Amino acid sequence: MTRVLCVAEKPSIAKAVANHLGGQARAENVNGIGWVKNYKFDFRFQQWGQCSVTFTCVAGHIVTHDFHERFRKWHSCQPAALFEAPIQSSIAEDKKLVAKNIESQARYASILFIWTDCDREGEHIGTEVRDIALKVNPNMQVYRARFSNIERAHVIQASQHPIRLDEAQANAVAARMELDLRLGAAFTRMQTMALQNMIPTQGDERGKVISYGSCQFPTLGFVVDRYLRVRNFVPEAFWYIRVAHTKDKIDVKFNWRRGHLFDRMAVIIILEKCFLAKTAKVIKMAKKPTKKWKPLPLTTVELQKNGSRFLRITSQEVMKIAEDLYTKGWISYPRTETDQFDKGMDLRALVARQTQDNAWGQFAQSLMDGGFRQPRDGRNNDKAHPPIHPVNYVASTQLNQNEKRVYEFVVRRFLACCSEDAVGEATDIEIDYAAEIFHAHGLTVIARNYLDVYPYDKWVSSQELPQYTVGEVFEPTEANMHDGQTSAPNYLTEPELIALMDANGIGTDATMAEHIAKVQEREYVIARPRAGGAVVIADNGADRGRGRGRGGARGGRGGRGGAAQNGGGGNTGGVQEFIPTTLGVALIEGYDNVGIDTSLGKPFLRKEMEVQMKAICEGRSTRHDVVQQNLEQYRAVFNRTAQQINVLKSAIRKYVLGEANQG
DNA sequence: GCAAGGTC
Repeated sequence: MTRVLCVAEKPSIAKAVANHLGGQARAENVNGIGWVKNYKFDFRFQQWGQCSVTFTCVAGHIVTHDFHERFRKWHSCQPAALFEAPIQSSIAEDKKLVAKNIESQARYASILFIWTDCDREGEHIGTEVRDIALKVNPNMQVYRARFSNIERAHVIQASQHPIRLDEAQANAVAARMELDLRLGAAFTRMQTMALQNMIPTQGDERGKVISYGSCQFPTLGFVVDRYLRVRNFVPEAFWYIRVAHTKDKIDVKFNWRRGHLFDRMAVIIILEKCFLAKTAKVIKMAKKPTKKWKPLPLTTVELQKNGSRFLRITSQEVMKIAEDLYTKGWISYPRTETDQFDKGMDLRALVARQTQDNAWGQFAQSLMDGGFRQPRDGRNNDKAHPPIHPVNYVASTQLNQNEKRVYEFVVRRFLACCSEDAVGEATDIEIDYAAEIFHAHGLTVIARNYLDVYPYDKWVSSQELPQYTVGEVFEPTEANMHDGQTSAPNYLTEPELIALMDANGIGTDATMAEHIAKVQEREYVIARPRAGGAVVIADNGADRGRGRGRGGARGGRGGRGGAAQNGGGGNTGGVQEFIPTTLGVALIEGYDNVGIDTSLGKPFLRKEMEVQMKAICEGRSTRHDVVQQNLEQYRAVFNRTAQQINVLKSAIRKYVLGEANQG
């Protein structure tokens, strides 16, 4: 009988697919690795006939890359040599047994059928598996499965229609790997060696690494950018008119269509005009049905943002918890970009499992009793995983505090998706008062629907508005000028940072949290609870001993930074915000000042690399060309920086050593 | 002592 070796990217896929194809497949243990099983069963493939199948897995990438021995020590060469130093690949230390399992299974099989995820990284992992297998058994035929979820029918369809590995996608990943390694190592060594001794250390602590990474720096850049906008903010005074009218004992406030003006005199003149007109006329009175849309199916990025925002759990922690919940079988795979549920999925069955819960069971039951609606479709589909959803019910007593909250969020989000939009009625009134338009807006919530199970969204009725008729003329009870001033933005929060990274293609859903942790570990950024209400501007983030001794680390110009008046205030309790350290600001400003069109702190370069990877995938470019072209571009930045290292050093002096305004 | 990407 023909022997087929199937290899998935992770244990969960191997198990699920093996059970679909082989019924209750026999699971053999693999020596030394508890989490890898070799599933053995017989299966009839259309294309190969009756086969004896072994279904196993790896765990992500198996091969690791590093410079040749000769270049590995920091002082073994000039950092610039890393742009072309030979790179060696080898089986990662912690993957030796996984590779060995592939080798021993490959010896006996004539067909290798690869079941890694259908994304770029998965394609590359597939080539790693192939190379290992072909080394021990060069005669194997190699195929790959095209699948986008692990539903039974879909998986069986994929098993009968094998395709080939996509070399182009694997090459795109190989290009990224090489560039990240060369650039990361070259800039990290160069920066660290040039600047490390300028950074004061605590006691006899060893100097820290000042790393560069194609994701770390743009992440830091976002934090610095916001920080500088807050610091350099100058409040501007503005004036506006507010009109009020009491009708049916209801005090209606009308807002000025112009919002506000920065010219006080102009506002006074307009107000005078209003006084002269005496009366206002209703020009619009409209009541119309309105909706608040239920949320989209949950992606990783959304989970991380909401974790920070509503659960006050950092993105890294949320991912750790979600992975635990996944491993234990309570929720689906937590790393996904997909916000569309496959039409064939039995969502009702998943809802039914939640009916037993004390808190949301009743709501789930109402969905079962006819309230169920198909979720909305978002715009993303990674073709590898469904949106995050609860798979099985688990009682809260089985979970620890944070697990409970994350599970609850996933469940409530899912139930909300399967529910109905909230329905309300909006009232809009517009009046003409001396040719100026003022308006009042009201909302009445009629049916809360999904909101009942999803307390993270807020939508509440406003004060009820009285009935007006178009053409009605009245004398306002009040028309006054008010003043205010523009307020500074707040420092960046984690959900905002994740949104920026997502929008700019910095990192992947699985790694964004790591980059955020990394820039903190490097002491480029610190996280701290937001001060309640007003924005604190005068305080500098880097107050952990660094350079404090030399008169504080004030950067910018004299701005006393009077805290913004009436700043958004509101819901700030317990929010973490990110502030760059003096070192973080110095690095970004230093590279900005090196004066090359492409600063390392901007997201532009990484975005460009993403575009080029797509070009490789689509055959418009090659791995070789992309690598060479990028190396050339970065080498220019590198040389310029090395030449002008004093620019970087003076930024460090200015911020870290607190020598601002002293030269 | 360097990166980012998989996943356990």
